[in-house]
Amino acid sequence: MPDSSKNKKLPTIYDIAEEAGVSYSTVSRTLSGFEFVKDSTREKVLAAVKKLGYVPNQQARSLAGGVSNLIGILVPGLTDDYVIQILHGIDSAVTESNYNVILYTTNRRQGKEATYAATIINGAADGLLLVAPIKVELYLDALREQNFPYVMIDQVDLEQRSTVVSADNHKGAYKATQYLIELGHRQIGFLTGLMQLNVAIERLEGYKAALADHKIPFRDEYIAQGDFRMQIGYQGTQELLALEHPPTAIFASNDVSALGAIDAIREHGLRVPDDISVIGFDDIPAAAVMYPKLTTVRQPLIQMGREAVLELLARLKNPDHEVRQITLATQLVIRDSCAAPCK
Amino acid sequence: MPDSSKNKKLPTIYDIAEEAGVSYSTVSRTLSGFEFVKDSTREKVLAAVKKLGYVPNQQARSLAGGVSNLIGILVPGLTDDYVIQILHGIDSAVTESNYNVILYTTNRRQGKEATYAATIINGAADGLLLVAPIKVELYLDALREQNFPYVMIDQVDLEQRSTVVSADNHKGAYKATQYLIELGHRQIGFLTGLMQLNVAIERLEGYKAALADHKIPFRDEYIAQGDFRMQIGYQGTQELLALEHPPTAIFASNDVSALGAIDAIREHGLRVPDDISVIGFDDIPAAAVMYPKLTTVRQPLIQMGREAVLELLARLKNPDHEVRQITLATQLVIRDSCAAPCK
DNA sequence: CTGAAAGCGCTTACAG
DNA sequence: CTGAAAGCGCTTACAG
Repeated sequence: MPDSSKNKKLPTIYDIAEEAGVSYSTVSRTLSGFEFVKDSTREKVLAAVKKLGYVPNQQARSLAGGVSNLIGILVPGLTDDYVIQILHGIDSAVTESNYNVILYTTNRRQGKEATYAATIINGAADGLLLVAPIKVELYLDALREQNFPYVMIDQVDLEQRSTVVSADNHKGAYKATQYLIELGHRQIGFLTGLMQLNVAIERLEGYKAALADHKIPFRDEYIAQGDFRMQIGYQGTQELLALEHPPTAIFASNDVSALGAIDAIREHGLRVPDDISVIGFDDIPAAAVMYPKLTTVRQPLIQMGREAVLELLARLKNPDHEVRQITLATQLVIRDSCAAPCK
Repeated sequence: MPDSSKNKKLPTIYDIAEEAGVSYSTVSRTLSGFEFVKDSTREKVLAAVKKLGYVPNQQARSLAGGVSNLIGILVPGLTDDYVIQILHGIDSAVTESNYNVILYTTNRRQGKEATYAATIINGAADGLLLVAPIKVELYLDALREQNFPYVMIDQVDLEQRSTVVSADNHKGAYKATQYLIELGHRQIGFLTGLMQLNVAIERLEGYKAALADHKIPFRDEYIAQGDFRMQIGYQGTQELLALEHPPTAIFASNDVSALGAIDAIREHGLRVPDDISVIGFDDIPAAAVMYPKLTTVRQPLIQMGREAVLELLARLKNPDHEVRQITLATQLVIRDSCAAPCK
């Protein structure tokens, strides 16, 4: 009668040592790629490894060697395609390295960010990737005190003390607004992102700058508070449409909230782009297949993820690798959701 | 001059013990929730923890205690929304537990599955979630030999020896085919999934069964080989369209390949659904916002992820938790991509 | 309720 | 090139 709770013991380096007739130190050296091992010894060890089906215990390796070969990733959640695209870029670059990934989703619970960061600093991973973090200030000092390798993605470090990979939000927002102006729009609503984030602020600034450059007065009532989520985009748009002089175009701070905006517009019996134009930001995959296809500002999300990994890997290899701010270009992608204002 | 490579030492239980004036064993007991600790002692320890900002080292905990509080997740990749939805479900359930997630993407490199599985078994995680794995047979024995807790998602275990959470593929495919038949279609093309996977086989069987029940002869030339990816869906559809009597409707084994099918159809100057109907499988988020909105068979992907976590958690708590096959219902979602055949 | 000891499976100076 | 020893930061019987 087999005892289901008793598992066959997994082989350790001691078992390998015995099988190969060498000391466990030698096994360890061979397996960790140490160079000064006699070929014949190496072969004996490798044969024993194969025979016993030995696989190293990562936790023990990590504890003894101080290296986990794990990269921690902190993401706000898995619901936004925006995050997924970045993750995809991260994954593709990590796959090419010999690191693995430990994933923490904060689901916007800001307290969790700091908790997870602390765990990671305490040995759970060798480095940390922060995707659009909200409460960085809560643990940035801890990261720096430990000289812990980390890279932020889609954030703005005003003090320039962190390596940050982001897109040119200001210019992107400027181009989007300018495009609407060139189509003839003068009443342009703006749906903000989560204004705790600098990227959201930068997009608003880009919008303002474009208005100013074209001598269009900034109107406070055309600014609707959003938070990058669809539902709030929907609500904000409702407010804009309820205005006495509703805007003829709406610039949403990201594609997901543009989706919410379009919903709200349709619910009012209006059509996109015939009655109201909508422009987004991000260029998530859905933007190209939805109806109408969304005109938007493309952020190179996958590339941002990749670049961030490359920077982190460089830091991991060389702790003195310079801190830098990488800003990737954004690009206006014109599709079908914008038109000249009617009448 | 600060040495950037020398980090301040992180506090350990020994530091806490000293600060609190107790033994390190007591610190360990207090922190791991051991019940027989005097209240006053507990308070002293907790105060010291707070004062020194102590955070336990997970690797050490895992090595000593044999429990990592990590769940390993093996996914084919991060490009398919299908996988993302499942991951989302997994994440939402894991978040409610005190486990964290270590994520491995195989990117369809089948050898990696076994390697990752071996690492996980060797202490990297306490349990394993397999999302649509391809080469399970390579490591299933190892998992079972160790009595290692695992759950498969969207797989079919013909031997019924694994806990599996999946959707009713056969019935779903049957309903989709039946729907096309009821619209009047008789020439129905079928774009297969990756036929190494039982779920792909089941969908084909459902299609065949529906044809048979409606006395429509099965035609081999109407079956195009796919692999669940857009590009191959596109190619397969090209083949179907090149037939002397091309089908009037195409049933794609998943939404992503339906996207490829629609591309191919448009390239032939034909329209969906006016000239050819297309139906998918999965109901990924894009299906509802694309144009035309995709008629498809919904799999409860998020729920599948959640259920799998719940089962795994149950196994983790009780190693003798019964192995079972959970099959969730699929649902036909009628949108705009199917119509009666023209003429 | 609490301490001292052994051990988890490795890595890495230290000798030789 | 290789062995013996110490140690990584914890947990968990074993005593008391």
